[in-house]
Amino acid sequence: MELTPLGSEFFEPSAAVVAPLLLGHWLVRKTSRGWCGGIVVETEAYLADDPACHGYRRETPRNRSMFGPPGHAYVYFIYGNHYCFNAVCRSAGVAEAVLVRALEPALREDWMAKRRLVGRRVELTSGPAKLCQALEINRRHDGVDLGNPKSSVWMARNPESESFRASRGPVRTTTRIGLSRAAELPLRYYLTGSEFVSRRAILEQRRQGGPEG
DNA sequence: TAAGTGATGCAT
DNA sequence: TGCATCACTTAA
Repeated sequence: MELTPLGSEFFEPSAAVVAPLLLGHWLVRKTSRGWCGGIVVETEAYLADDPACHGYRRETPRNRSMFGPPGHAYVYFIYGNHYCFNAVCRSAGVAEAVLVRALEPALREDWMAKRRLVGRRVELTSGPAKLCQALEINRRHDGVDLGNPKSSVWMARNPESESFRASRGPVRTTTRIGLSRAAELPLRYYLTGSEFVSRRAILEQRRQGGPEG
């Protein structure tokens, strides 16, 4: 299957627009040993006027790439252990991004399993820090161009995204996870039919109710 | 349910 | 400086 990158124009709109559109497309990691990747099944949007967004207050060394051009990576380190991967949206100077929260392993799942010492397939990439560990994404990837297939990390248009989404749909829109500020905004999106969404999403689906159960 | 882990941000 | 907070994961 031929994969073409998602250009910067894809990431130019608000993160609230881009986040649901990203479902069904590819996150690709190029290593010295070859390519590894998965298909996005859960995202969250962080907006310029959103108190939960890392770029809400001002530009710092940590969040600098959020203020850069669209279609680049923003990777941050959190809780002393973990990395999270975001795709930057909006023009340079406007800090918005889409957090990729879960993937379906699709390419070289065996490599992901070597980095993730877990028993079950669904634990490979069903969380924002899990997928970074599985794909070996870290602070070194902060700021890389996601629209260039030569980048160590990039994002690809899935020519089969429509059928993928149809088979995993519908998309559910609900509140984001782990926030104390702006926790009520409905800016998380996931494919309800995917077994690779985050643990929280699985529980929501099992209850078939709201985020509070 | 809580510990672990370290950078960040805001109050001294 | 100090201390609370934090877009998480794992082991109970």
